[in-house]
Amino acid sequence: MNFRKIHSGFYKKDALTLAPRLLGKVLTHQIDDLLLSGIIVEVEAYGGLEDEASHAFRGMKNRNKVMFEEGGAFYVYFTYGNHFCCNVVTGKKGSGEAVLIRALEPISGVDTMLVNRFGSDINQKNDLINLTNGPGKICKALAIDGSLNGELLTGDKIYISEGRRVKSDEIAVSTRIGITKSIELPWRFYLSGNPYVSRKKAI
DNA sequence: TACTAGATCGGCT
DNA sequence: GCCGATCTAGTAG
Repeated sequence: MNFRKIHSGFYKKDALTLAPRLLGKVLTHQIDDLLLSGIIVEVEAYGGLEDEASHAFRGMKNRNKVMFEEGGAFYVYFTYGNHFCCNVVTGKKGSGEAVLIRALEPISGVDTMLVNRFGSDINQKNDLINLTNGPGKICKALAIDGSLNGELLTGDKIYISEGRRVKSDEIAVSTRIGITKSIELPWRFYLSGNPYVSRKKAI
């Protein structure tokens, strides 16, 4: 596993190009000396002004302004009254593109993640699979909240590193989940067969 | 000022 | 498989 931080130039491509390339990379939230991290196994691309499902579709607002930053920023938003979701902002400044991180395979700080999610580190088999297999779950397990909105992924709080190589035949594609507009776009990417993805079947 | 939908999750049937 | 929790931004009146 390669834990070198990814350089900022990586994030300058458009969301659709970048989304599959984020698979196999490692997302880390560093809290003092504690590292909470996992391999990215599932993502969705959200385009700029032509994608009706994207928060950016109706233009820049106070809530989504981070999406319009230059690629490499971290966009966190609150939804359904109780959940945070986290995104990697991509592309040029003003393009309003991002990649939603939907699932991780936990690799370090697992005990702390279990406490964050379930209130104890009792480690039943089912808990580990259930720990980070959804966007709201990731944020809870990694202690990601609105205070990280706008952080740079090249910084020291929240960052992405190289992780492991992913072969192109490991990557599966499907339509996106949980949206009501532009539902036909095949913009979801995940590692085929990985037990930590949020839903097994392609749609 | 009020209503509603939302990139979700967990519990219940 | 269905439904409620719980809050915020957007839209309508």
